[in-house]
Amino acid sequence: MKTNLTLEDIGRLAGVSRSTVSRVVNHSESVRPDVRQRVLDVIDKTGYTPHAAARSLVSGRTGLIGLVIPSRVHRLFEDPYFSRLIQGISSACNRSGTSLILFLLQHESEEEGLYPKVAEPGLLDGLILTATRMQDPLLAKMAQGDLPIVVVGRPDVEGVSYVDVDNHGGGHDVATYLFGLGYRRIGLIGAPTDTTAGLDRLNGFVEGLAACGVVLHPELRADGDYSEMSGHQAMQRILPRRPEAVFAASDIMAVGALRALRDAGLNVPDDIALAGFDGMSASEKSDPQLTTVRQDVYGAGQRAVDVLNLLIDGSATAPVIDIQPVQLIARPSTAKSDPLRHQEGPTPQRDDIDGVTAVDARWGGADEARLADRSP
Amino acid sequence: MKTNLTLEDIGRLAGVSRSTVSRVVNHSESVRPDVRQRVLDVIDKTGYTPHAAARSLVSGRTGLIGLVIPSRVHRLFEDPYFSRLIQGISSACNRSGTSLILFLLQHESEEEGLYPKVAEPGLLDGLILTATRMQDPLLAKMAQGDLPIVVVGRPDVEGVSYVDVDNHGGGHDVATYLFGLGYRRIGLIGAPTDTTAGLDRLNGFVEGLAACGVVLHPELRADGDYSEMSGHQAMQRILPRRPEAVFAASDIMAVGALRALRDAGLNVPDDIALAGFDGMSASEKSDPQLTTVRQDVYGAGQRAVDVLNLLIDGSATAPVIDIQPVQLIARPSTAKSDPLRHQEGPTPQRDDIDGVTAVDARWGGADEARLADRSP
DNA sequence: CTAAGCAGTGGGAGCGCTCCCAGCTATCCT
DNA sequence: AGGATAGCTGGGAGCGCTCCCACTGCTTAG
Repeated sequence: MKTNLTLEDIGRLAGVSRSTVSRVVNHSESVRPDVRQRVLDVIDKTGYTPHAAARSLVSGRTGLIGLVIPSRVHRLFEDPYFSRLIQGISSACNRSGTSLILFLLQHESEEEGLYPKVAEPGLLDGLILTATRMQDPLLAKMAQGDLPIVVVGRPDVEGVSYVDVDNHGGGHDVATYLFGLGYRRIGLIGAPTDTTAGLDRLNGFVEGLAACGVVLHPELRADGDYSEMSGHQAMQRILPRRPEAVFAASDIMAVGALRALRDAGLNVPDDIALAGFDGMSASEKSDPQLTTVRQDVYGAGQRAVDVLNLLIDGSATAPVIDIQPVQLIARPSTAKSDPLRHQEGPTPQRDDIDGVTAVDARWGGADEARLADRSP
Repeated sequence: MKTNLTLEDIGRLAGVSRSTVSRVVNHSESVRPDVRQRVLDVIDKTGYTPHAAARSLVSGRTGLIGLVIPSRVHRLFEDPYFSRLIQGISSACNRSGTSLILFLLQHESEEEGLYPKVAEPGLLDGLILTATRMQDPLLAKMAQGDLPIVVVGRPDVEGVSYVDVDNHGGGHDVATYLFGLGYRRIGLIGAPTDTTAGLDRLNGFVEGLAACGVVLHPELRADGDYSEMSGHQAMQRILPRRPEAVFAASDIMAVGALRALRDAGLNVPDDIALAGFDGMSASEKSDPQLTTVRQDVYGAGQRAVDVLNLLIDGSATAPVIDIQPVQLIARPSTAKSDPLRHQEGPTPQRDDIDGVTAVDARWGGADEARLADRSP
């Protein structure tokens, strides 16, 4: 741990030149085995590590990637979503030998200072953006810079690389599934349609119903804002229209909806069926457990890093689009008359991180082609 | 957004030299106002930003600080503790113009690769370590390197800078408070004593009782491991000894203990009083709400960065120790006969981040000096 | 037996910046 | 008026590294 050694120092100690040491450090081939060993010994003995800044200055690479989490979501940080996402990203970084710079913004005011930082040449090799809004100014600026970027969640502009989960397919699946269970008056508690995820889930759901010959009646639809309370309110608005089943486009909203149903003295699933979306633990802890669409957030984080690395080293160009499959998890909240329904055993806490152990949903009338697309 | 400009380029465009541009960029004084303006115009027009790696190479500063979260806590990541801590750290980084590199380890195997990364010269200006264990090998290595480090939570070695909350004082307060309410047979569900926090809470509690002339009977003590289940079990072990009040050294364990009491058909606080530690939302959501000791995790994160910055720029040396006060929050779980007890109104979700709105606990027989120490 | 090839090695150049010192001009004092 | 002083400015040096090219001493082919 002595104060900083340089290549030249190591060379002197090993009786070779700077260049040879560099070749050894960078695993270049043309070094005689005995010389290589002598150099390695010295490196080992001295604990030499190349100087990161000097290396980046000439190589143009820093091994650093940025992750931006805008202020808008800081209240949601305790939401498992971002924890999982960061874990996935982090694991992929560790695997690929890069380090992660976290830009966590907590006030609008901090967003101003962000662009100069992330655009600073010689700092980042690439950037991951999350929770971009429609017309995101940062995204717009970054998109025409020459720093590789990957967005988590479909952005509203073309030409940008992104990873996403198949929200559209998930919505489609829920529609088909509920229809297959025999429900016909099917309602929707939609996610905000100024997010692409909300839009995609909506469209998938509507198209799924349409494929079954069902139309989503406007009076059976109310939108929420992802909060539990909004789900509660939306359900209250829909309830007088007597839906047989309702799809809430997020688990948290589904939990709110569930509460509204309980308040109204209705039994789930006997009086009304309810499905959510996300596969968050909330859907498992609720009573009854919620049918939901599981998205692999951890995996999405990993894929974001993988895609970014491809862009950085040039083995892929500009818009790479990676859509991860989702998986419908059938649970008691929609169990009414499903002869094939599965009762999940005690699910290990975190099975959804390292592998998928949940049972597949099966239903009659499914669109087999779409389903195949989305199964791992 | 053109491809990278250099100081020299800007100088040429503004009709001055590299050096003058550098002086303008670094806010050095001796530049004639008109020249400065001309340079600023060019910088503005071209969108020039200095090259980070080049700058660090010569200045020896990168503006990057690292945060290590070891694998042992990765299951706890969804625990509000780390979210809050990261938020606090992040906010202080934004404030001080530094960026945060997050080293989030998820498997033991990833820990090996960590040291070379964090010790790499020319990468980090300083490092924050969290959740160090006793005899932490990384801490030991880092402590004798020359990279400034700050540990969050008291480490088990001397000479290292750290920030912590006053666990000792908090334990002391709880003891004094319970005694002041008239309880005499007071039990403890301890945190693991191989963590300094557990140890400090224990010692503070024991000393607090001693100051009231009470001894903690061994049969009234059982230790847990911070998990809810361990709190449940510990309470079951203590219960036959008929304590009048129990202090659980973490809110999560207190929740487990609460469940054990409910299972036993006992009422809290009428049959037995219960207090926790942490001030996590769990203590607020439980029924009855738990008396607890609130620690300002967000603030601790900020202080860690502040201390680290002092160490980095040399305005403080080696072991800086910063202990944040804690605050006893009286709630119904210990309310039995307290004439002064406070019923908290509906607490805003996150008041504990930006300011402290909670009421102070008051009790008879308090050690006034210690109390004063710990009040904001 | 000479020309060509080649693995292995050393050193120059230069990445973009900051620091330092020398040089220049304009101003001040005696 | 002449020299000293201060205020600005320009360019050299060098941070530690990688890249490239030139050089050495061999082996191989013609």
